[in-house]
Amino acid sequence: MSHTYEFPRAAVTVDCVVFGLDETELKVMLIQRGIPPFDGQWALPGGFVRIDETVEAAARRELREETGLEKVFLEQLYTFGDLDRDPRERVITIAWYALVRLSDHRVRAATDARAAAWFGMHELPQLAFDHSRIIATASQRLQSKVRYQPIGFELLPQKFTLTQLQKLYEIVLDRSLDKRNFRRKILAMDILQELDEVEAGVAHRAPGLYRFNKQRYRTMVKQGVNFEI
Amino acid sequence: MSHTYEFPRAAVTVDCVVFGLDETELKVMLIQRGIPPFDGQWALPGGFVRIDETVEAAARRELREETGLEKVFLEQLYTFGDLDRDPRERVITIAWYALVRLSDHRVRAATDARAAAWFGMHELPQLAFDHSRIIATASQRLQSKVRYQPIGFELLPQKFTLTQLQKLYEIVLDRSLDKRNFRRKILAMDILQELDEVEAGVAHRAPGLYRFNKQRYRTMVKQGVNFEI
DNA sequence: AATTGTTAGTGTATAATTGACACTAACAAA
DNA sequence: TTTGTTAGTGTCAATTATACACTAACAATT
Repeated sequence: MSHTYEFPRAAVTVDCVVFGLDETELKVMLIQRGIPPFDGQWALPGGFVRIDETVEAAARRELREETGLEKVFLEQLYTFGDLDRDPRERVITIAWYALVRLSDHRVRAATDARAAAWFGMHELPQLAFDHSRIIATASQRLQSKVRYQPIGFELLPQKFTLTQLQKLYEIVLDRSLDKRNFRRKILAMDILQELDEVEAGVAHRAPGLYRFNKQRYRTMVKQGVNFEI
Repeated sequence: MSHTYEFPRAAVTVDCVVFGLDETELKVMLIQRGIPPFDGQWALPGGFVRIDETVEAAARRELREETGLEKVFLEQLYTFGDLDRDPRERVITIAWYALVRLSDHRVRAATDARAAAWFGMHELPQLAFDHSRIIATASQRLQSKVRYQPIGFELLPQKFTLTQLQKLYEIVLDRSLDKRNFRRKILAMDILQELDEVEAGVAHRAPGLYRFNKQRYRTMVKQGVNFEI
């Protein structure tokens, strides 16, 4: 069955930049293309928006199909609509970025036989289409977002230490932070819940574990608070 | 001539939220629709993206055709892709927001016979499609953007007084600011150029005029400065 | 010429926040 | 018992934010 329109129409796709956090680095999930164009090259997970699904649903479906990820933190990034993005035809893509706990998704085979793998932000391979540019835009967005919203918590395990959290900020913001000042500030925000637990199995003084208090965060946002680090 | 595709395709449009600043209020430019659906209702300027133009070019073209505006400050806002946005068929719209000096564009007839008019943000009529939601999103974006980038200058005349600038911030942020503290802060940013001129024709002490120093601003951005008011 | 009305323009003191900085505590492993 | 490693903690100085009120200038009015 075919579909006919009076004027030519661009195809609309979604592409997702999935961020995960290693001990030392921010990583991005890429899939290896199995079809032309750019056959064999690495690319962002994504695909065509179907006529009967919202653009967000399309992004979530592609993530699930190509990387197995579900119920992740997902926000719209930007829509890229240059003329020559795709060598085949005019394609407009709505880009999204997702944050996932790498610990929950360490190695993950793609369900449709294509390889999926994590790449460090500083060791990205050559990418298909304009996907390098999309990742660059996503990285900038993450950096500015983390300054005024505590979204970084999506990148950590449910229970984390203050050192892990500080490391996250240092990696995302790409600068080192003072331990005492960081702790003072993050604790003053009153969005962390200290647990009666310490991290087990470490060969040094065991650090206390914390959990992000989402509810507390939401009530604070309503009152208009600043999360600048 | 008609165009046929294997799968059904959504139509892609652009819509623009054009902000202008009155003495007392933030305004939005709307056009009155001349065709169904929503015939006679007010809507955002916008239209279909052509196959041979980028999405930004489409936004600028529609602005020019429907409101006569050219060379304005224009940034992408968000892409709205719900299923039932348009009663005719599936339409995905890439929304943009623009800032213009209202003084330069006070009354402006649309070139294609449809009426175009400014509406105060608090006196918006019923709007076609999901355009109220788009305006709400744009308004929030403007509020957060103005906190870390001095984009508000796009809304003022080339030469303006500090009181006008303060008023702008008060209107956009929807709170009152202390005159002395505001002046101290904005002058400390060192992005204003004091002119050797005063505002003429006022029945009180004539205020000095300033101009936004764009070049100075750009060099400061590179050094990473904060424009929080 | 004097008065009135209106907005411009300015400084200081106090409180809050930021940033710089170094040592002891705790614990597992050797 | 010793060693290695990270956790956890406080203070002081500098900077920044906030609150607050009067005189100056000028056109319009009388």
